[in-house]
Amino acid sequence: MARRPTIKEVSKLAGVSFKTVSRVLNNEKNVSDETRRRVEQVVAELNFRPSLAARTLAGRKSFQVALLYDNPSPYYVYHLQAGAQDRCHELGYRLLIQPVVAESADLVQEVAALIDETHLDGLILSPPVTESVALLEELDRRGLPYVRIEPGFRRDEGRSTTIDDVAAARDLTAHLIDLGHRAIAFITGPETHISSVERLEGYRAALDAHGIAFDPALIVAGDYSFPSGREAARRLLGGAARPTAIFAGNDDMAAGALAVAHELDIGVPDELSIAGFDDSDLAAAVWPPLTTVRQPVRELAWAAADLLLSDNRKLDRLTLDYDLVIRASTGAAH
Amino acid sequence: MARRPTIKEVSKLAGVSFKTVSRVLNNEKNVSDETRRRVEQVVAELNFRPSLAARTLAGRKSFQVALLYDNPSPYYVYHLQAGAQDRCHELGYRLLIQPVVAESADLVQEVAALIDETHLDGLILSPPVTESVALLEELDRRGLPYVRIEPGFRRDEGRSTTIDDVAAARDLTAHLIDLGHRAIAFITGPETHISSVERLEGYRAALDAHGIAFDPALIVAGDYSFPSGREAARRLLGGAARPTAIFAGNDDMAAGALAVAHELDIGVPDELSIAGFDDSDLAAAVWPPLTTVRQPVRELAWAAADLLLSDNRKLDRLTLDYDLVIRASTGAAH
DNA sequence: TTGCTTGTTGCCAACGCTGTCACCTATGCC
DNA sequence: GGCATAGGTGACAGCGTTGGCAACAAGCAA
Repeated sequence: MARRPTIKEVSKLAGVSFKTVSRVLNNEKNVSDETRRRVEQVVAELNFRPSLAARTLAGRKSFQVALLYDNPSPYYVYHLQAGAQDRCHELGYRLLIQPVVAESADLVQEVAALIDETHLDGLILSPPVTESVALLEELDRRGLPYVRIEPGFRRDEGRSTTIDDVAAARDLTAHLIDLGHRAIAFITGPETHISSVERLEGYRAALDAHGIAFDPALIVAGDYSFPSGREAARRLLGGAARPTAIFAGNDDMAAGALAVAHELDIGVPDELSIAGFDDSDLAAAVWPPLTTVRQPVRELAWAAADLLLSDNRKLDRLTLDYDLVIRASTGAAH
Repeated sequence: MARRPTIKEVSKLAGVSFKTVSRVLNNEKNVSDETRRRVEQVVAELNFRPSLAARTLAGRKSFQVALLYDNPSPYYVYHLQAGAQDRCHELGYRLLIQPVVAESADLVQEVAALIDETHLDGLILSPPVTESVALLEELDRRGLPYVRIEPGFRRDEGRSTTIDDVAAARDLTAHLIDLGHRAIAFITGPETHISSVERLEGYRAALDAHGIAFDPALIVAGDYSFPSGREAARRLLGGAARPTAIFAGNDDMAAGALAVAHELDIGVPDELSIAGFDDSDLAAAVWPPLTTVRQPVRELAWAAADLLLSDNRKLDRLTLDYDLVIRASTGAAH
């Protein structure tokens, strides 16, 4: 089993000191073009890759950042990872993907262990990990840089990437109103998710703007899961005074509502319009496909990694655009 | 910004040499109970975590393994990661999650770079990365241990975890036959995925066992994606001689077929039964919910990590059980 | 010519651990 | 009592890099 080459072997073949090879690898200045060329050639020939462990130990950077998440949605997590990974890779960093339990009492301990073990250079926090005061304080205490994705509080502090959930929910609700709907129900997510609170806020704002009275009876609590959407819809559709449209706080719950409509043989969108939020894989795969809001999850994560790592320190907070995705689950009210 | 404590600080406080602390941390023998206790107490007090970089550099282990994947299904990847992560964490290893491009000419180069940089102790390969001969050869050449999840070839070599796709597809097909179906269509996945080939094989085996002639006209090619399922179903359901059941090679394509049935106003399961494979999140969220086969993705990954890392060297190959999940999308033929 | 600056390179310590070996003590046996 | 044996511990080198600094050459101003 051939041992991996080290920087010293490279330096021997290139006829320079191993420190000079280090300079070339780190793109430092004060290396003559001729020397640089020669070293780079040997590096390519030997297929040499510097040991991250040694660089971490000797230097003050580890070239590693972590993405923390605690989210049950495969769709969301997949795209989060993909976006962050892409940008980290481009910038020469390794991304450590770390599931955690945001509610756990050991959260800070766990993350501290991760940081100490791996000498992390920074972190990307996704909701609901973004909401842990204790964690943020620990990171601040250590002076470790981090970027939050869609943070729910302290939004004007620190670095973050986000979309305007209020405006998005407002736009989607307005779409329903434009279709003639007046009795529009709303299924909320868990209160701990700021996104849920904001989407409800956007919903109310649209009603207000169109002079439609807010009816608390049309608001039902869910928890972003498919079964909770089903239950909420049963409650909404079981009585006599049915809404003509249901806006669910995310796609999973919208799919649950859709299933109930099928069960009760209520035509969608003819008798009932249903809309979701997120534009997850689910949204296009159910029947009829869901009208929803596309959240640029991948882009949010990409931008978060970019804010964390690129030197481009122009701004700290970035708001990305969302898209209304109108599909067949919403139609004119009768 | 407080510096992290090092092993030397621990040893000073515990009144022993730092080598003894190292022994305690690594659970070596030849440490008296009294000494061990004292050291452990100081470790807990200081909240000391040894530097992975230093351990990697000095020792012959890095306590890091990688999970390689190249799969577009968020559901699959999510559970793969979760299972492997759980077992690695339990065994004190860090799991590096690494998306790759299985078809890329640079695959071997990329993985080699990963290995050299991080001093990996082993790898877990998921399909279709399992099928790269060049990669397997490189790993063998380096003598690096690896475990494959659901490998498609060289199945009797090396370590792997798998389920019996043939038997699962046979069982599901038999279920349809038991319901009275005779004209059962099958939508395949891409040929490069061995799972697709095997599922088709199981389908044929069930037909044979029940004396039903195989009809090539009922086999349509898909690629495991939702749109490909939709197209395949359009072809199957557009003509006069409709099948009474469709068995799709995975849930995404089954959802596509279901959408077409809705479009064409074909009742499911009254006029048409539809079955999928995987029991992904999708399966329960569409209407009617899909009859399918539950693949224990999470358990497959957990077991792969276990085979790779635990000393328990009893066996190299492990076959896990699947479950038939009968839901409302299949019913009696008329 | 001299002295100073700037660019290029090399030398060596240090990073925080593990591996190896030597040493010391207690124990058991003849 | 002497000697081997095993358990417990410490000293020290070394892992493969980066950081800091010294050394040297070349160019330029005085």
